[in-house]
Amino acid sequence: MSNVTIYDVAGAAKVSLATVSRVLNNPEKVKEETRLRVLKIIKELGYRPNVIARGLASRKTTTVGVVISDVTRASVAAMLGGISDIAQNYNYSIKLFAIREDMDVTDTLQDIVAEQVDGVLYLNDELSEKHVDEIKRVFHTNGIPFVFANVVSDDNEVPMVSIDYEKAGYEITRLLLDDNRKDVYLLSTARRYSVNDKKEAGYSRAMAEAGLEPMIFRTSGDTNINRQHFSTFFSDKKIDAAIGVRDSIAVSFMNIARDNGKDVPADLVVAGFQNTKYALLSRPNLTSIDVPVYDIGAVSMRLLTKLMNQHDVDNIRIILPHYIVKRQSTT
Amino acid sequence: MSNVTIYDVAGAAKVSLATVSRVLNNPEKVKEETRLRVLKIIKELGYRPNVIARGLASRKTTTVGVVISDVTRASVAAMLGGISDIAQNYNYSIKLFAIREDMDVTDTLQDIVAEQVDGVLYLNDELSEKHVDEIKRVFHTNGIPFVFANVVSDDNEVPMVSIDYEKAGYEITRLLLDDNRKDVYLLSTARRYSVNDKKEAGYSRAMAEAGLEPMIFRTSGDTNINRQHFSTFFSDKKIDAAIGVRDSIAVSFMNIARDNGKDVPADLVVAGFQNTKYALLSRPNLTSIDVPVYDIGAVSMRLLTKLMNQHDVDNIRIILPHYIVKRQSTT
DNA sequence: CTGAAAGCGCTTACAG
DNA sequence: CTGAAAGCGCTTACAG
Repeated sequence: MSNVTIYDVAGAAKVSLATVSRVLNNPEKVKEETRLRVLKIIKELGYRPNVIARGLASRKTTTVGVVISDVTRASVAAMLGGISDIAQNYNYSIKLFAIREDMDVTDTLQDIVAEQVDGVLYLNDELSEKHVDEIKRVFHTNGIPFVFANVVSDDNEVPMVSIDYEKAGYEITRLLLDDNRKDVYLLSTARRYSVNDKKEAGYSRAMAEAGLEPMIFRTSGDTNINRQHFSTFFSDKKIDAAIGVRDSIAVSFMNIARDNGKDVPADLVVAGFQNTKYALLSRPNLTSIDVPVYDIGAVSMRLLTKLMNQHDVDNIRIILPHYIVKRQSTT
Repeated sequence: MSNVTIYDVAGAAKVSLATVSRVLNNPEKVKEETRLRVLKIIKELGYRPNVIARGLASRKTTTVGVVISDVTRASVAAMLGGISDIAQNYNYSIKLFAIREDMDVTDTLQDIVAEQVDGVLYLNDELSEKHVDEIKRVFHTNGIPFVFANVVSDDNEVPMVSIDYEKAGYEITRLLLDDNRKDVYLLSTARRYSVNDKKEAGYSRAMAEAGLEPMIFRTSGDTNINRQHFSTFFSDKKIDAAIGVRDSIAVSFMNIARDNGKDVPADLVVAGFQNTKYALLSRPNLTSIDVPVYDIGAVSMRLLTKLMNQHDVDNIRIILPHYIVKRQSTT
């Protein structure tokens, strides 16, 4: 246990611990001469302030909580990358809170509060408006700012960073309709995610405008299970276009279509969302909506730092641009 | 700020704060009657102990640090999943430390120490034996146990959870050699990872045994850059088999081979490592070494809890089993 | 510009 | 079985 404390530094520098503390936190309040002396001792002794003690005394932990459901989703991992990079710039640490379905929301939120984080980034998109209200309530009463990252809520009081998923859903559908496709399916997830609801809305709007009936097919996100679900398509259904709410769903569907003798893109065009590695590793390469997930993470972390430092923020609802990357799976 | 403290509980229950503390930490030392009374008040008031204050007083934060380089790597994300699940069972929180190349190792380690974590899981595999020594030194002098997860070090004092990558590299190479392939390439990464060094060693051993010259080709991990690197293969080189140290590399290579008129698996067989989604979404499906990354995360977290609680651990070097999943990319 | 002192919200010997 | 008190390592008014 090599624990150099602030007392050791104060002793060696022949100042009080208050002065050592000031050198670290308000250096401008200390005479240059003493400041330099203290700094020298700090270096010599290899002193690092105990983050926990500081947290208790100052009531600031410089730690943000990041709430996620499933780390293994590529979008979540990418957001974490953006969050982590910006957090490092601002000297914030990251505490991870993984939420399982079987956990009580309020309970979990109270746990996060007890952890004394200075702010929260909420990436867990599996939530209803009721949950949103609960999140607002708990964090508000505890004075903890939070930001939704790639989670959409129509509540204008909720700080949020995302893309316009409704628009994206509309645009990708239009792309296929403009190619004279009529039987356009949307392959969505069985679980309701806030972002997928928006994609579905955009898709439905485009279909309605074209006088077509929306056809939403819900499947598990699991690649292995998809096969059985999807195989029914090619016997029973007329289909000439499909949009997967995730690239992995789209690629998986495309593979099965090809196994069933469909030519992509001649017989069937396919598009996805997220523009992940899957889109590039599939054959044919997948047309996809590029969602800047890294940026969503980075921007939401930056927004959170402003909120934590009480800066008056002009816009707490940030919509990042997206675009369609056209590849060989569409014409 | 709705901050219920231990004083509030003590007051309402008409006991001292010491008793409230005991109810939470050593319930058996409190008479049932008072225990129940205190528990009732705790619930009524919605009291949650301030984790930071507890950390300072007890010198235990019930937090583990997880050191990673790149969260977006599928294996890292999967390990995090395993770590997080087990951490939740044992009531540990997770603090994430992302390491960038430009950061000084010793400095970062000191930062982690200052964060007062009770233990560290080290997933960052980009390290030399010199770094390993430094890690040992810093954590030892501070009494912080640590475990390498999916990072290999030959130092027997270092707690580690991994698979036998050398053996896996050997086996997958043998699989291809036994299929009468002669020109077997290993597609590795430009950056040296400890695990990839082992794969290379196993590959080389199998090649040497067969009287063949090892042919290791180093490429960037970046899917986009691979194309240029790989395209030279089909004009200059004799090749009838390739092993990618990651599935994504193998799939990317396979796609380019097919674009160059190669039939997989007739002309060329391809295999990968990790058995990720890529292996299933590629056409043909990729033969791959299944690495139980989730389990590596879970087991390393469990090992760490034992180390943190000074349990005498029989084996600090755990090798998990792997196996080859044969699919259409090999015969 | 600097120091003495109180306090952050807990835990933990020590008495009784 | 329970309480009074010291202490964990800092920060921050308050004086001077």
